[in-house]
Amino acid sequence: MATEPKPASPPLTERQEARRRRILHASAQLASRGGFDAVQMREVAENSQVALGTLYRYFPSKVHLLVATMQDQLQQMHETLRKRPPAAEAPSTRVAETLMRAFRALQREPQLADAMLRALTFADRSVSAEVDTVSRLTTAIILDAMRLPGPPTAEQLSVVRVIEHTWHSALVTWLSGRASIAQVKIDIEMVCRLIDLTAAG
Amino acid sequence: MATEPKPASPPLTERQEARRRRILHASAQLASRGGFDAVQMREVAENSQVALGTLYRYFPSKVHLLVATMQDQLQQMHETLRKRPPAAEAPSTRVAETLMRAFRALQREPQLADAMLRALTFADRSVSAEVDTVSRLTTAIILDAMRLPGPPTAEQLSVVRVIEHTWHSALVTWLSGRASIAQVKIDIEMVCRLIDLTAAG
DNA sequence: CGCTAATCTAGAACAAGTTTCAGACTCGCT
DNA sequence: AGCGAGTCTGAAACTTGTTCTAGATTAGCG
Repeated sequence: MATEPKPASPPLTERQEARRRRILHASAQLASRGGFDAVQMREVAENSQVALGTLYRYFPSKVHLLVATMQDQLQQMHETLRKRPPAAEAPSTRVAETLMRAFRALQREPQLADAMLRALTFADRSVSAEVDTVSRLTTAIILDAMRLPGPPTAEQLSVVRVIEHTWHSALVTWLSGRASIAQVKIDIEMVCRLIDLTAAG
Repeated sequence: MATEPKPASPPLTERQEARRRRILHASAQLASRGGFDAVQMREVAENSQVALGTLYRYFPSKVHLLVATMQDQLQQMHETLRKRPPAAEAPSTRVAETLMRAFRALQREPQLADAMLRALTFADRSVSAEVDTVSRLTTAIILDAMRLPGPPTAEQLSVVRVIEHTWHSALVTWLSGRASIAQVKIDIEMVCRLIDLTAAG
């Protein structure tokens, strides 16, 4: 389907779209190498052949840039998951499986994950719109995995939010070396049990 | 690179202890006013009547300083809670009540909360020891509220971790204006249901 | 006491995020 | 074509976290 960017305000010209892409690419590349600190605005500008001022016109801060990078990556992840949805019987198992799949993808690029997650949780109010987009994408991925018959109830939305909270925070503790991969898995599976709980009640 | 940051290795003299206190006080004060950004190292140094280099000897980075500030605040919170423990019947209710009490305390100083939480989630590996201390304190608070008959099982520890994840992440979304107070409450109560789940199963 | 090592201070210096500005370039339009 | 508004560039400047240095001060000890 259409992988259109969100901004509805000003339609970008071809060259502008290309610039934007180059920037995001450079950002992801630098992040993959050295994590959050390695994404230096001057270097991103240089690597994407754009003036520093232009970089800042496209992304008003380093955090904006990295959150946009995360949007990009999540979108890809979402499509990948769409193609091969989890097969398990129970919704909670499907969600856990989905998140573990995403987790394995992040493990392949831990530095990139570090950059994106740190930016996401460090973001202040000025980035809330962009962070919200990421959140909605994550919610969509989880809801997809749940395959609800109808629209989610308020209670189910709360469960999804709690799963997201756990997901983000567990990743952060893993990235900072305070939790093992196994522990993240256990915690994800634990929080997914809330799904059964609301299905039954 | 002297080896004497946190570990109780070298006992501090009176004057050193006083300096440390002044620094933490200045940090909390500045944070209360303007949040994370308002805690500027030069200003902390000035307000606590300490040279910049000394400040860095006591706290090797801004994040270290703010995480230590959080330790300080949490400790107070823990004692306050010890004095008036939650009265409710069900463990899950007691935990939810406890966290909501802490939440209300944070609401009184939202800027301070912002500074501490942003530092906590932004912390990289070099701060993991200090972050871990905060995490253990939080765990202790939650376990206190649960009032388990014996030592917690592995499963219960996972539940506590998930609650902590939710707690931190929910606070972050609240601080960045993406979730209401009511929503945080709902999510906390939701995740606390996991306690009943493991008590029953 | 008087010595020595550690600590503290003031201040400069450095690094990276962010802002600013003058001039060159593009785009959409007529 | 040619014009005007908006965009891009290159470079310098500014801000704040962090590091470094040289000289004063302090703590502990014989």
